[in-house]
Amino acid sequence: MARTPAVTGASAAPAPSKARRASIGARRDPRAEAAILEAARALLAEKGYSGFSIDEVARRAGAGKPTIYRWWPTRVDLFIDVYSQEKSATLVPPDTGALAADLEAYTGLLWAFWRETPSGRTFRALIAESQTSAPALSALRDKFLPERLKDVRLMFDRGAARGEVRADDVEALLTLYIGFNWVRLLTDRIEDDPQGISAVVRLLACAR
Amino acid sequence: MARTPAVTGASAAPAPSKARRASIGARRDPRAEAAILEAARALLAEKGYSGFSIDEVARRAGAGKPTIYRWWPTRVDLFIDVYSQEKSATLVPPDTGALAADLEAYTGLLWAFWRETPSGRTFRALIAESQTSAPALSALRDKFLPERLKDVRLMFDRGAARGEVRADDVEALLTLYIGFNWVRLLTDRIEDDPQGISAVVRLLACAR
DNA sequence: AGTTAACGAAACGATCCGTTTCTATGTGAG
DNA sequence: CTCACATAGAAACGGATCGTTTCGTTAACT
Repeated sequence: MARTPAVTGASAAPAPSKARRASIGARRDPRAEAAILEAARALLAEKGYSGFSIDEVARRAGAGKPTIYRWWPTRVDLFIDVYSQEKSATLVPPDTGALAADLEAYTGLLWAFWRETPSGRTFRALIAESQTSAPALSALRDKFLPERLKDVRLMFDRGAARGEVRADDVEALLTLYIGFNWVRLLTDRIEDDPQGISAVVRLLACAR
Repeated sequence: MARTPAVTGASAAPAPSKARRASIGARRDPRAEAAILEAARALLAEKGYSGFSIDEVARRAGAGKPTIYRWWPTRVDLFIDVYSQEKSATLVPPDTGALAADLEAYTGLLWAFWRETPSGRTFRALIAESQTSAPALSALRDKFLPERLKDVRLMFDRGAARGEVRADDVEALLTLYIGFNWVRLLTDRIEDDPQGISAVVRLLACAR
């Protein structure tokens, strides 16, 4: 059963360290934090939202559940941290001088990022979790979405400055653009699809 | 505890019948089916996706879990039946002669329907469930979406016939319109908002 | 030197899952 | 009329997960 951690725990999990992580005193242990985030990332990558459990994260990280709950009161806090860690490096909004080209390139990058990292699954988990828990929803709405929107808004604002779209329409266009990406992600249709992207982007990138 | 059904069950639940539903022979009992669907509907209406469990549905319906699993192998099948029962009557796509007006009216009706019946919560549950279960996703994608799209496509096709939008763009416009509604529903922003709707609809209803 | 806080292990009571076992019931075929 | 059969609901099962609590250990801070 390998459920007797004192003896068999180290061999059951792919944990890098076999020794128990002793306390480093009355302060947060960065090794524990890193191990938990990495375990959560790997678990989401392997099994997606189903199959993700705090118990399993704790097992893999060689951490105690109280340690997890101390620093991440809800699953969503954990999801957000995992997603944030991956997102930062990638995804620079392009600046080609044309809104349509910017959006096409950015959308392709975003979908590839969702496909090829655990982030797609993490984000789907975040949205799903938001349908069952109020804190999750407010985190998604007030913390997560605005941050992601910054990049997109940048592109649309540049387009508005060039006269490609009306400045008054930017908010509505943002909603439409986000909605497009959500539908495709949530219905698992983020395969490489330049034509589908292009058809939608053309509609968004033209002024009225 | 009121968990000893033979004696206290009838008083603990708001079940209409106090007597046990005996078998009516080697065929499906419509009373059991109705009781289960109604219990599921009420439970979703009261507590949404969280708080929804097969155990609780069985308790409320005065039904056995095997009976539920016999006829609805997964939760999704139950969600679909509940949603289908409510959806049918409502939501006739308007035909005002102008695409923008049609969309504005239809969107307002749809959101009101989502707000004022259990259907909004049911649909959110369906989408959330689709992020964890493959059968749920294919039901959503292959059965539910196409059906809903029929109404919307009708409006856009009429608009295309009038020259308000290009026929080639209808598919992309449908995706954008669905995405808009999904984002608003999933982030719990389907309050009455004629201006927000109008701003988006204007962008969709104008030909390029 | 004593207080404080973090760590991981282990176990807790609950809840839910999906399944199995049981008895009672009525249908429908022979 | 008889009997195989499918249904119904009750109850209980093993298993998983949740979020919390208890406990002994460790080291930083005062």
